[in-house]
Amino acid sequence: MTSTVIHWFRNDLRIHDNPALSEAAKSGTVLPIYIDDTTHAPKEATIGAASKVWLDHSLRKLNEDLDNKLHVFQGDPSKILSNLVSQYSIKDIFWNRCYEPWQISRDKHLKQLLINQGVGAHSFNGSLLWEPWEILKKDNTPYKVFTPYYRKGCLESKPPRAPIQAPKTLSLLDVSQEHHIDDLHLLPAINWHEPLITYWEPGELGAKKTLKRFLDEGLNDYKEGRNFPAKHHTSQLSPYLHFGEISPHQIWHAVTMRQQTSDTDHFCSELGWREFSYYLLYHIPTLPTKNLNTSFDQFKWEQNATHLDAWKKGNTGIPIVDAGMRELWATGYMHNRVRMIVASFLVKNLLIHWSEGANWFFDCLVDADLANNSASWQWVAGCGADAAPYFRIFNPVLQGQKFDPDGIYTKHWVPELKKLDKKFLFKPWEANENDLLNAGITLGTTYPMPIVDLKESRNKALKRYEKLKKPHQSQLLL
DNA sequence: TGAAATGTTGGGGCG
DNA sequence: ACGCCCCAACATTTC
Repeated sequence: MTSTVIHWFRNDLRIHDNPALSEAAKSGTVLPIYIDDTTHAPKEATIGAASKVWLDHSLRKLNEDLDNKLHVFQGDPSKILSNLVSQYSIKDIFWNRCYEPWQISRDKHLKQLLINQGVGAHSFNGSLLWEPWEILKKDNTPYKVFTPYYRKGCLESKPPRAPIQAPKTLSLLDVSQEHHIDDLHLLPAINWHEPLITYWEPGELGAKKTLKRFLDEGLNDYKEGRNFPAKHHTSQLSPYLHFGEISPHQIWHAVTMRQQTSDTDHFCSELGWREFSYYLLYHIPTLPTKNLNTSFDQFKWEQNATHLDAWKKGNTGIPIVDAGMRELWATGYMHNRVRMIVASFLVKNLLIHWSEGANWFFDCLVDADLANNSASWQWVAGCGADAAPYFRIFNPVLQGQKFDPDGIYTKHWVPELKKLDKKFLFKPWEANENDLLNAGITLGTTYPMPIVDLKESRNKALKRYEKLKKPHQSQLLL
C-alpha cells in the first residue's frame, strides 16, 4: 500500500518540468493542494486585483489538468497543512521554493513545524535558473551590477538544468474537495475582469502556445523589435513565468536549442534580468520598500494626488504615456519600452515617489511580481542596483517618435488622436488650431492639456537631483 | 535600456 | 584663389 503525500502548488502552476511534483509522484498517491495564504504577506506583497483574476483562471485550468482533483484552501498554511497531515496521515510534503522574503521565513518556519510533527518537507527549485545563494563574487559577497552578475556569475557557473518530464504516472488522491475555487473569491465584484481576460489564455497550455508563438514569430529580430510596442517581438511570457505556468528552464532550453544569435543572447539576458531581480530581493529583503541607494532617502518627492490620478487613468495629456497607462488598465499588461517611459515620467517629470508607481503596477499587472517590480522601479528611479542615473530622463515625445514611428500603438490606445497629423501625434499641444480642428480634437475637452511642461519639469527634476549627494558619497545598502 | 548642450569639422556660398 | 561665414552633420560633454 502506497502512502499519501502532498504536493503544495504555489508559483508552479504546471505539470511539466515541476521538480517537486515529479518527486511527489514517485513517493506515493498525491494530494495536490493550493493555498491562498491570506495571513503572511505584507501589504506590498499582497496579490493585486489583476493578478487575482489571472490566478482564478489559472487554478481552474490546473484543476482540469488534475482531473478536477485540486484541493484549494484559504487562510493560514500552517493550520491548513497540520489539519491535512492528520486527516490523511501524510508523511511527506513537496513544494517548489518561493523567494519573496515573507515566503522564505514562512516556509522555514513551516518546515520546522512539519518536521516536528514527523512529516518530511521537501523543497525544490522550480522557478530560478540559478539559486541566489550560489552566485557570489570571489570575496563571497553578492554582485551589485548586472553585467558581471550575469556574465561571470551565472553564465560561467553551471548551466541551467534541462527541463524534466511530466510525472510518468501521477496517481491523485480521489477524495471530494472541501472547497471550490469560487470560494476563494478571486474575481472582483464589478465585472471588469471579463474584457481583460479576453487578451489572455492563462494556464499551462496557454503558456506553451505563447512560447511557441514567440519562437516562431518574436525571437527573430527580437533585439531590435522588442523596442517597438506596435510590433510583436516581446515574449508575453511574464504572467506565465510569475505563476510558474511555464518554467524559465523550459524557456531557456527552447531558446538555446536554436542557433545562437544576438537575438537569442539578448532574450536570454532578459531572463537574466529576472534572475537578477530575484537575486537582489533575496540578498536585500528591503528592496520592495527601501531605497537601495540610501542617499535617495533625502530626496524631496512631490505629493500631488491630481497628477498621480491623471497618470493612473492615462489622462496626462502626454500621448505615449496615456497609451501605456490605458493599455495597462485594459489588458493588465504594458509593453516593456512603454513601462520605462511611463515610469520615467512619473518619477522624473512628476517627481512622485517610485513606490506609488510600483503599487499601481502591482495592482494592475497580470504579471505583477514583487522581485521584478521592485527592482525595476528602483532602477528607473535611479536608486536601484546598476540603475539608470537620475539625470537620464526620457523625453516621451522623442521616445514616441522613435519607437512608435507610425503611431499605431499610440492611436490604438488613445483613439481620440487617431486623425491627428503624425507630426503632432506625440505633442498635440504644439499643433495649430487648424490641425486640431481637422482631427476633431479640442485640447482640454476631448483630450487633456499636458499636466506638466516637459522641458520645465525636466529642469526642475535636474535641479532637485543636484541636491542629492554625489554617488561616491552615497551609501549602498548592499 | 537618454537628451540637450556644447564642441568640431568640412563643404559650399560669397565677397 | 582665398578667407570668411554659415550651418549641417557628427562627436563629445554635461546633466
